[in-house]
Amino acid sequence: MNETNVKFFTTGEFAKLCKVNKQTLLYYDQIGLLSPVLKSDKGYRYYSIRQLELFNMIDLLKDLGMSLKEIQQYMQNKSPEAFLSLMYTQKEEIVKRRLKLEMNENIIDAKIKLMEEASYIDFHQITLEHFPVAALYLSKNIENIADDEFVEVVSDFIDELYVSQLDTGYPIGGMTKREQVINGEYTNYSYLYMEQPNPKKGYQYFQTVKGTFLVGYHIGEEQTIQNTYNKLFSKMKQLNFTLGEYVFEEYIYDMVVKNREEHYVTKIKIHVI
Amino acid sequence: MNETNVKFFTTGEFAKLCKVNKQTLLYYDQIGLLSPVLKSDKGYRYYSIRQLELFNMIDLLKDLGMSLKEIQQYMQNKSPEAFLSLMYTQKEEIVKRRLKLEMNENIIDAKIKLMEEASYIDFHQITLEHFPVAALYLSKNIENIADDEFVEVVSDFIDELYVSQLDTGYPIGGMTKREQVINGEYTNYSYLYMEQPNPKKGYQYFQTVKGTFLVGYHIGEEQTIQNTYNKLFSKMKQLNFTLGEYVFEEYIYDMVVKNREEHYVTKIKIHVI
DNA sequence: TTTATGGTATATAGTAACTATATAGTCAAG
DNA sequence: CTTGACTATATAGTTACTATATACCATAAA
Repeated sequence: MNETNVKFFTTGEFAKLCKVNKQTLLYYDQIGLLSPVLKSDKGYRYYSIRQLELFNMIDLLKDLGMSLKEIQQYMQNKSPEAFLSLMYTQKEEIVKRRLKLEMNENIIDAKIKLMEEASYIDFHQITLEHFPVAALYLSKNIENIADDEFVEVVSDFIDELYVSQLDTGYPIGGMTKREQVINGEYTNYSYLYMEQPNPKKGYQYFQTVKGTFLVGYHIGEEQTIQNTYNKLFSKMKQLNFTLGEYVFEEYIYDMVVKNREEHYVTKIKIHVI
Repeated sequence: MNETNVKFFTTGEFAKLCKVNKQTLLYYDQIGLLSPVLKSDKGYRYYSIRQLELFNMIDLLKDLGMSLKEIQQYMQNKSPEAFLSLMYTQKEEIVKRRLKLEMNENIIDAKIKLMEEASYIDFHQITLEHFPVAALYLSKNIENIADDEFVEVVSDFIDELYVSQLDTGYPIGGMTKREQVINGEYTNYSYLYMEQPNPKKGYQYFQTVKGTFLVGYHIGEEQTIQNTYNKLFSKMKQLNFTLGEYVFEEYIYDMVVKNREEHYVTKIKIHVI
């Protein structure tokens, strides 16, 4: 134990403790956010271990989105009361962030699941599948909608997904009514939707019917989807089925995973009876 | 439904959908990260709703710490396989972040609890208190240590707290053995420690004895702590107690909440028998 | 048809929070 | 007394925006 009783760290040592670049500490000293307790006559900086706790607090606040300026403002008016009120607001912030992170984790899980499933699919096969009910969060009706109204509706829909945290990572799908399909207006969707595998309570969802669906895949641009629909309908007749209430379209491979539109894949699910 | 079948968003509309500044989209176009599907002869940009899903993915990856350059590199070599492997690594990243966030939340909760408790304390009162056992994560022994060794030990200690996620938000305390205290070497600590209110399994902790402690508070710089110790010892004798095995020192108010060293408060807990 | 209003464009400069580089001084060990 | 590893200041560069200035375009009302 030496006489001074206090032990100091050089900038390099302290940077290691803080797990940051030495320059960052110089920068913090420069802007007056965190200056060493001691500076030798040669200009050497010396930090104390207590300053590590200060650095850690600065780092935590920074992580939670506060700017160095805001942190500095707090530091200039420090008090136990100010600290407590800061902690209360940061507690709220951290809860918000946790919820967002949890949502993002769910989204990634969903993307993984969907992409893994996709890898087992033969896109040239048309199959009959039985689906259980599913909850879809719907946009407003967009049948025969004008361009500017479409922009409006989509904005609202995306906004609702955002504020209500209903983005599940599933693709935005298009749902077309029987009438439109019969008229060959395959992309005159009635609604956009996003599937909700674990529907949150307190919101209204469209419940898809439990039943038989004819499932096929369209490879390429949306313009040529007619061909795939034709194939599906002839298959449907061949199997002695008739068109049900709705047709569902979802991207399986889109611009997130493919460079060229010719390689996009759209899943088409036709409800049949 | 108009003939083109595809609806577009202007830069402003799309920016709103993406919840970003319009300039950000121009910037992304400039660096070639996300360009509009269509550009009119007058230079007007038009985005499609499918590009929103691309933007959202970019945004998510950015949130998880990827640089725009890294994201762009992925985008240039897109494929379902590349996407899946990206998602796997991002899943790991998000788990890491969740753990860190949860730790930070615990730290903030601890800070709030400690600061609220502190606000009810009369720092001029010396009290006898009964404490249950508590788990302390200890540094290596630092009795009579030299300056450079101290730096080493502290580095290791801080590093262990970091890698083992044992930072609980409690202050770093100093624990002094009976012998040192008797010699008046109050700050010749034997160990540094951090209390673990919910000790993680798989690590070694020091268990404090359950028993009676004389508790007092030192206001001001560490240099003058002698005075407070003297008061505590005379009180101890007055109450017919003798010094136990260890004395514990913890900052209650430090440079995180007070500007001037004269206002720092150190809690002193003397084990007595 | 004109004009007002609000949108779009490019180009450029500024910002936050580092981060790197160049040059020079300092310290401690052998 | 030198060597190698450190420290310092000063300055420029980086990332991902963000703001500003200036000019062009589009639609709707007067």
